[in-house]
Amino acid sequence: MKIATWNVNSIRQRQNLVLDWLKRNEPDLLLLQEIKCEAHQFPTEAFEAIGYTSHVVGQKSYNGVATLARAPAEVLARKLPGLSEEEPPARFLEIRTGSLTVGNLYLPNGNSGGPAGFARKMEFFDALARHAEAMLAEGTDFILAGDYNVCPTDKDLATGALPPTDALVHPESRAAFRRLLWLGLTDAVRALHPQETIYTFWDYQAGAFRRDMGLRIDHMLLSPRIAERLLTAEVDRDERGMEQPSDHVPVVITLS
DNA sequence: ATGGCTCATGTTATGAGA
Repeated sequence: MKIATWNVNSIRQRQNLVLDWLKRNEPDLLLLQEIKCEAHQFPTEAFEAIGYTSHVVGQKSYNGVATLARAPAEVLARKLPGLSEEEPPARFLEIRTGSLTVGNLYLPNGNSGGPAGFARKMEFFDALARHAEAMLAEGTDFILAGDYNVCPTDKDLATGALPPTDALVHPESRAAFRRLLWLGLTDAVRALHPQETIYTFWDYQAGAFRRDMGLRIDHMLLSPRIAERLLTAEVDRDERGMEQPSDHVPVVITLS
């Protein structure tokens, strides 16, 4: 089984790139973040034509997540359980396919909106951890994947790529990510590549990709029984060199 | 030099992204 996650920074700008990538890689599931459109604007038919059903949580202008699946899937949640907001932004979608539950998430960046903006990032993390605890308690096999907007350690960003005060490297952000690891979840890429320099994002500005000034902020976290099935975990770095690319690249795992 | 780029928006500037 092959599962991928990709922050595409507007699906309407990236539709052909994503279609080409799907044809070449043929994952069973593709989790998209930052689709930046409402559900009715999502190119459902184009993906259906190559065998993928789209499950979409969208909103105008910002955010938005979608999960594409080749096999039948049931939508379990369209927002993160436990978040207090009445009209939450489109940042979470959970589906189940077979016996596997897959949460697709786009965590708030946390740099904008002042202290309140950073607090929303922490609230999202807290709700995510409690959701993971609940699923572990009931023995669910799951993956929580997407754009976490956290560089977990200093190894996960190029020197000087971010100011030390940035929300992506803030000690509270990193502690919140570690809390998920201490619950027993496995960071798939790090589990198989503990020492490598690996990035999933390069800014559009200042020749960041050319200079390899990247960040590793897109992650796939696996529950224990899924981690035992982990065969490969790779980042498709080449996708950043395409014409009009997203600033993020796909992260891909395979399971036995 | 907290932005050098890219995105969406009834736009011709602004906010968000990370």
